[in-house]
Amino acid sequence: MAHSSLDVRYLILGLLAQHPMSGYDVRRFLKARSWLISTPSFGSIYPALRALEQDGLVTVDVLSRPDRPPRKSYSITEAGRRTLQVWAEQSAGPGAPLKAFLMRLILADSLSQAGLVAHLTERRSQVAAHQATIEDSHSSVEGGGDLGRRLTHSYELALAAAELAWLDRTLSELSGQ
Amino acid sequence: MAHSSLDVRYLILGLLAQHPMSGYDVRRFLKARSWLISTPSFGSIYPALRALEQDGLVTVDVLSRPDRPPRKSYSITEAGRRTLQVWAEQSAGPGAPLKAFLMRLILADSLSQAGLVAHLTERRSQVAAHQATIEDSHSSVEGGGDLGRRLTHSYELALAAAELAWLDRTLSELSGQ
DNA sequence: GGTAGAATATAGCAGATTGATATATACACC
DNA sequence: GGTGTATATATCAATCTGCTATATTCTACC
Repeated sequence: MAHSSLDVRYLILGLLAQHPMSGYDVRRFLKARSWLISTPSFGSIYPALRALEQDGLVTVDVLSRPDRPPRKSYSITEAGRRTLQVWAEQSAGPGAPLKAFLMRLILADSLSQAGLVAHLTERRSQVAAHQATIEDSHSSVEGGGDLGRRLTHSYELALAAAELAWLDRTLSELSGQ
Repeated sequence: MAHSSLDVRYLILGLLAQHPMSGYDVRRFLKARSWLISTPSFGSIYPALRALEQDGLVTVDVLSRPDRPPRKSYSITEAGRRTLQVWAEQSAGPGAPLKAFLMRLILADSLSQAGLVAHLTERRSQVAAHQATIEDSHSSVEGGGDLGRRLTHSYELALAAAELAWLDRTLSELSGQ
């Protein structure tokens, strides 16, 4: 089942829920918001937009301009909004990659308060579990492991600690507000 | 030019420089060292091993076992070591993704001290540049931006600060030792 | 003692993604 | 006048992912 393709489709749908925009705009928006993961290329954005249109989740306004490629502005439909809502509130699942979490962060405006809190809480437990796993394997190796292992583990531990701190801070801001 | 395929090839080559291993072992090693990026699948590891063998950079020992799939143990050749060394010392380039940095971290044992320091320093400047970019766009939006933008930016800032601290700490450890 | 499930191992494939390229205009800078 | 960047869409080969198939062994549970 084409899982990641569906992901890109929903991500685009979420952006269109805020403003109508072109494929080029979609790419620019995503580029400005995702540094840790790579921005989807045009080769995946344009086909995704066509698929969304065929499924009736978005509509196109073609602005013809003489002697230039026509500008296509995509807007979300009511059906699109319903589909997005169902997807966005769903859990990303226990082994979800960083990408899945970042997508939901980008689409925060399309989420209910409760849904956003749920996603942050889920990520928190994933990061904490990963932290525990590394600490275990680190102590079992006991200074021995190769340099590559030691460096990657200390790098991941440093980032995990920072992410946990951010998640806790953000969660308390959301609930205290 | 198939850039990422070459990346996977070099990554595997670097692992084989430490111990001979099977495709299954390669996958297990990578899974234990890369959480932030997704582990290459068997569908890319096995073809990469075949390509490395055809190029004479690795050799195979086939351990036939009656009534079981033969176990293939791959070892790096002298030509493989030379090729790896040239690649590993090269800069990843200014716009290199996280994956490129993590690969070099995993392969730290195949690097010279100077090469490792150079990679860490390069990454440091990339993260610092990204941090500056976010801070600029954040102040230009001034409280206005949507929730998704604010959350992704504060998330990325928190991780960037932690990564810079880790890079500085690690660089001073490497030079002070 | 059985059996369900995870780990070990390799391999193929449909569908999706990347990175590059092609096309075409506008605008700024030297 | 040339060079580079931004706007804007689209296609394509090479590649990668996630899934599935195949087969054995080891572990855990009842």
